[in-house]
Amino acid sequence: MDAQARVVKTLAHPTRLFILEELARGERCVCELTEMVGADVSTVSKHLSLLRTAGLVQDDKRGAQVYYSLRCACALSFFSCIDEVLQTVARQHTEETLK
Amino acid sequence: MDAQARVVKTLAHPTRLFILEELARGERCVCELTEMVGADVSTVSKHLSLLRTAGLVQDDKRGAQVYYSLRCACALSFFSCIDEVLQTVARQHTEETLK
DNA sequence: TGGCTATTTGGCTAAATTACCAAGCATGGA
DNA sequence: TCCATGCTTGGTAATTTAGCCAAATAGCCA
Repeated sequence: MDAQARVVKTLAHPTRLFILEELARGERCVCELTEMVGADVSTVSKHLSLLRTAGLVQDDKRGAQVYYSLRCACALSFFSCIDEVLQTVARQHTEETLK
Repeated sequence: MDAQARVVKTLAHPTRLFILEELARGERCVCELTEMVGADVSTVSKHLSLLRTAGLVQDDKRGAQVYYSLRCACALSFFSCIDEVLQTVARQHTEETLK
């Protein structure tokens, strides 16, 4: 498959977006993320696995815990991109409603 | 679902990314896109429908044809975002191989 | 009107995705 | 060593997505 699409696909899930956003604040271990996400640990672990495979995050095993962190600060510029799209779409929607 | 994730999901398909990239060059009708994509017309039509629903493209019916165009120039900054991620990941991969 | 082209929509199947539970594996402390 | 904790992996069921074919719709022109 297309390399671009593979990256985008990895980002295309609310939980994974949330995790990236959270890791942007600093590293977090799986149990912290699990608590924040509110899903089963195994589910969160699999999301992290996908993000790691895509090269977006990296893990650091320290004792019994595994700390994840962003590997790409650029993953953040992604959010501004998405929001720019969302704002533009919302603006256009408003304009059309006013017509 | 999360609004951000919904947008990203819409972009998370090679054909849809291709279409956006192509529309960035200018408007195209469904049959032109279909020929370029090389899938069934109905398949392409459905991809376009998803992109339209997400507010990323707009359609303009002219005679028997329907011309699609970008609704958001910002959809393009998206590509530079993706590529930035890809390059960073590739670079890191190379560095690790050299270690 | 009839036929042809362009496009969308419905239906169906196959494939991919997601989430949970259970089981397995380390690590660290008692 | 034994047990609890933290995490990952395998299995499975439910849901979503993708693609094609067939059918329906709309515009154009003879």
